[in-house]
Amino acid sequence: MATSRNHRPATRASRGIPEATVARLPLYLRALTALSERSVPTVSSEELAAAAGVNSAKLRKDFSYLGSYGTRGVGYDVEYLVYQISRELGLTQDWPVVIVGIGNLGAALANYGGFASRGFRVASLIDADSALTGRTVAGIPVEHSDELEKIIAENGVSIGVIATPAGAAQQVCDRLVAAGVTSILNFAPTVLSVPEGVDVRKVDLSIELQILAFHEQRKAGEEAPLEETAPPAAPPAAAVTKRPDSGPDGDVPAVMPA
Amino acid sequence: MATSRNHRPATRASRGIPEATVARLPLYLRALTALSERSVPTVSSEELAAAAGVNSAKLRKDFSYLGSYGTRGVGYDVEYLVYQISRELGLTQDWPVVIVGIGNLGAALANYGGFASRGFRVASLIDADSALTGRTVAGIPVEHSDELEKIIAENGVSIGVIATPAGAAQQVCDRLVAAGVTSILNFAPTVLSVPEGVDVRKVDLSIELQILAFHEQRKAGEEAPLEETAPPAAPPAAAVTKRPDSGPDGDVPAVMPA
DNA sequence: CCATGTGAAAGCGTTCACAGCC
DNA sequence: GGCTGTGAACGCTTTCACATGG
Repeated sequence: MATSRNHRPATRASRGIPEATVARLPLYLRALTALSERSVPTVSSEELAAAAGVNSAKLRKDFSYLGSYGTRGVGYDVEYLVYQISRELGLTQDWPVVIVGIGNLGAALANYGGFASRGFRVASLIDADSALTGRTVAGIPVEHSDELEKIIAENGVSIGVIATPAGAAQQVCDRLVAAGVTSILNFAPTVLSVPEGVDVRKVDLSIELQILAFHEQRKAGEEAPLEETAPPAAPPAAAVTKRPDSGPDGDVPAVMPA
Repeated sequence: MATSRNHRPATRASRGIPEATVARLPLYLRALTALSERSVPTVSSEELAAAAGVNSAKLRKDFSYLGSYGTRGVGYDVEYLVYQISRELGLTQDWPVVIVGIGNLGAALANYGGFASRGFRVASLIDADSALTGRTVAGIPVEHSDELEKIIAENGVSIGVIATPAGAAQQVCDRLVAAGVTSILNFAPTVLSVPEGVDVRKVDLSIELQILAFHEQRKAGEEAPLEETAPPAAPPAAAVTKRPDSGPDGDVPAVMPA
């Protein structure tokens, strides 16, 4: 999801296609591309759903927002669907992007083959460190961040990827937006604030791990008692009501009653 | 979201805490940690919500699932909340993780400071390329994938990160699971299939960009007519009904009426 | 008074189950 | 007969608005 208070009015997804569906279209597209490469002519919703890791009812519902592109009793024409979904996602256009921050992550992104094959063209790699300037990563020269505005203007870039350290992210974001970028993919662990009309999506490496840890804890906590590490910090003051179900124990020792 | 047909029964979130709330706890935790470092003693739901990029009603509702940890008329005690959320997420425990696939992305993950500071300890970096074996990345030695099972057993690893090319991902996943890993964070662009009881979360770099492109296209399409690149592929055969609203035009030229 | 905590209402997303069409 | 397309039911999530309590 987008990070800031802007984004679209939240209600009513773009062009009538629900946001949840949009988020799955790339998944379907990948599965379809694989089928296409194996020259499979048609798929049923059941098969395609399995390949994409969703259930078939959801897939059919998703496709129904795009139009009636299947054939009853038969399934979907693979090539045709590939085209329709690509078009819907805007991948039949060319999207020049810039990647700002060429550390390991920026380099990984530059090397990632999944971009080029989907209409994304890395117009430039940008870093503030002049030691990197002039080098090439994945065949693309790294340019200095002084050139940022120029690069964006000359290439008509509207999508920017931020892979800088957290401290630099907002500043980079501001410059990108001022230069005309209206969509930002943010890998820095910060909440970016952007003006109305600019979309921000966030990918946070550690958040995903934390969510896994939560579930992992539950699995373990169900049988093994397993003690916590440090004793708790100081609670605030008064009523610490803690919910009815006090889980697998491990609650704080209820300290300092005002 | 998790990728495979397994995961929990979907309905009824873990321990009564809704999944959507769990996904936001790391966000709150980060904002709270920042406040804590600035020695701020208390926050209101309004302030904290702004820092985390959500609205205050949502935040209060989220916290209400954890317990009544605030003080009416005052707000929340920062230190106390940090502890409560950490505990809820299981971050007061030590979580050894392995990262498999030490390319640019794996290296970026190994270098990512956000892990260590949140209870995650990279027990080992694993790669199939013996040329890497023995080197260290972020101070952690890279070990050969032959050792995978041994490493997992010896370190009690239950969380694995897959940063290999797509082709190797399922195989690596199978070995991780067989060795006892029950939570997997997958960066490879593949749908992993895992047995019941194993959680998979996916981070897909190109999917995020594609979602941005979708919205970007809409912004542009609203005013500029803007022509598409290639003419469409062959449609299937019969009824191509296309929905009532035919968007900003740009539909396929309605070909080949059987 | 002020900000939390929470029922109740509204909005989305998913699933069901079957009508419709090939 | 088989598979798509879709209304209707259901459940989860968000938002509202206010009672509650420091």
